[in-house]
Amino acid sequence: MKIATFNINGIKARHQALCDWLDDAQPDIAILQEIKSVDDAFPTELFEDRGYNVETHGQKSFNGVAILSKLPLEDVTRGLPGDDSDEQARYIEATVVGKTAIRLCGLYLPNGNPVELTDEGHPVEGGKYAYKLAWMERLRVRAQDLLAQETPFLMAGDYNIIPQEEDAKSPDKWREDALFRPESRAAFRRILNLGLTEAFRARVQAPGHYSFWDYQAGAWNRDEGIRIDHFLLSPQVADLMTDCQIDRDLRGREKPSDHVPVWITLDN
DNA sequence: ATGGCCGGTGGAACCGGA
Repeated sequence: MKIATFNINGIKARHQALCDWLDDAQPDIAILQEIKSVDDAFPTELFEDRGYNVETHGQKSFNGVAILSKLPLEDVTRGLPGDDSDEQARYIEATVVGKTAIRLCGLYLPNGNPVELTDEGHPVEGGKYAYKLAWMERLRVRAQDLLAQETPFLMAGDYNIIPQEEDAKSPDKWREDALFRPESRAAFRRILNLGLTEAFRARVQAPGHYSFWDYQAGAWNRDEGIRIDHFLLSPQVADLMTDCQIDRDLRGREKPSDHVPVWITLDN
């Protein structure tokens, strides 16, 4: 079973590139971020024609997540628990049944910039950085609950987190950025430390593997990348993993997203 | 060395991204 995560940066601008990649890479499941579309405007038929079931959680203009799956998607839920006032469409869950039933959690974690801190160094309440950190704590609680239920699960998506120096070409440029600040990385580690496996880093220790290159400043040509798209696996799912790779080449094609797909294979 | 973009909205600039 091949499962991919891909921040497509807008379905209207990317549906052709997305279909080309699906036809080529043939994932069984594609977990998408930044569809930037309401549910009704999502081109579901394009994917149904290719044998996928489609579940979306969209909103106008920004954010939006979706899951495409060649196997049925069961018990779909939308939104990250823990804050009923949060209206941003960044989270979706569904269960897919192979040899093991796996809960798929698709997420688009807030960027968090600009970083605003009080004189004491605390994130300014109501600011984007505080929203990011609070969202990460809600994600940690969700992971904790799924572990307590002993539900096999994976959390895949655009985490907007550079976990380690090895995950950026120029880490010094990111020191003060919400993607790499100590508070952000600590919040990510608190989730990992529940006992989850970060799929790519578990298989590849070398630096220099990225999943995002900015459109600006010739970042792709200079390989000024960062690795911010991740799979976190519960113990049962980690035991099933047979591969994890990044489809780097997509960034060099026509009309690319600024992210590329990351995928795992499971013996499931 | 420096600076360079893109998508969505809505019909021109602006917001948001990372």
